Amino acid sequence: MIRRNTPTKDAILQVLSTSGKALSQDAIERRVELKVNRATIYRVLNQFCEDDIVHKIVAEDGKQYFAICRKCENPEQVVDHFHFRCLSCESIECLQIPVEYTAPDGYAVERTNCLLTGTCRDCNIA
Amino acid sequence: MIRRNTPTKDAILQVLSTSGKALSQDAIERRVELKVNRATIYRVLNQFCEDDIVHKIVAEDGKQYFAICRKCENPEQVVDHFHFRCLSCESIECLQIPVEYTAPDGYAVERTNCLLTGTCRDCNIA
DNA sequence: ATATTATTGCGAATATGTCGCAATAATACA
DNA sequence: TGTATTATTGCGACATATTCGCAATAATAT
Repeated sequence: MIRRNTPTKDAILQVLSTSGKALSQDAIERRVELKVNRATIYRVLNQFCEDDIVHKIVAEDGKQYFAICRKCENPEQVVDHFHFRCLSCESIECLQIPVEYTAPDGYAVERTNCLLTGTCRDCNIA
Repeated sequence: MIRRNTPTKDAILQVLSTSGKALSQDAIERRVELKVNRATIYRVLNQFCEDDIVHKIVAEDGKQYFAICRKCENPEQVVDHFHFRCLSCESIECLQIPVEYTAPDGYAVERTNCLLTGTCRDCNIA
């Protein structure tokens, strides 16, 4: 499937890029300048995931969040990292903290989804 | 709110206890001997969470899973732990691997939701 | 035995995410 | 530059997970 450049894709990427955090579909829909359909946003985001442009994490609210991250930008940094979800400002950000563990014998780990929840620095200062 | 003992609660706890793994609402509904309403199962499970009888984790499928765990049984062991979700046998289990990290300055962590996904030992042998 | 109120079942409501289909638009190529 | 191909989009509908209100039932204490 050959990709095509569209204003919609640009706009969504723009939102993710300037936000610097992980955003959910509805957050993206609210921030994007164009009016983009819900299903389209999901399709674009899932495509970005396939192409390793963004990565997806699922929070304890059961929702999907999407973020551009260093991991995606430079593929050498393949280490999985923790994410932080702030209960006060509702943001989710990528932390530069690698996820470290030793899987039990016989267990094969394919991917991780690791989330710390609490209040972030900005919210604790205020 | 004073708690009352009911057959429903006993049965649900029984299922979680004998399974030894984290189960979703529908998995519990299928395994429980009594016929219990969906909403009731959620209410009971959420109450168990409040009372620290079980703990909840959210998987990348966005669903909630509930498990009795050592952490709940002996409160001294307050360390958060990783969970493992097997894509082959669809189970989620508590691993005895503590979640270790150093939160960035100013960040307050309240709870964690850490999941490793892959294939478990039983499934890798088969 | 009875009053109090926690618990349950039922139906409906909400929310998230996906899918099929038809219309539109991006790209390649003559 | 015009045209064919097909990726993309919007729309509506669908599936699923979870919650909520309300009335009926049942667990506990007196």
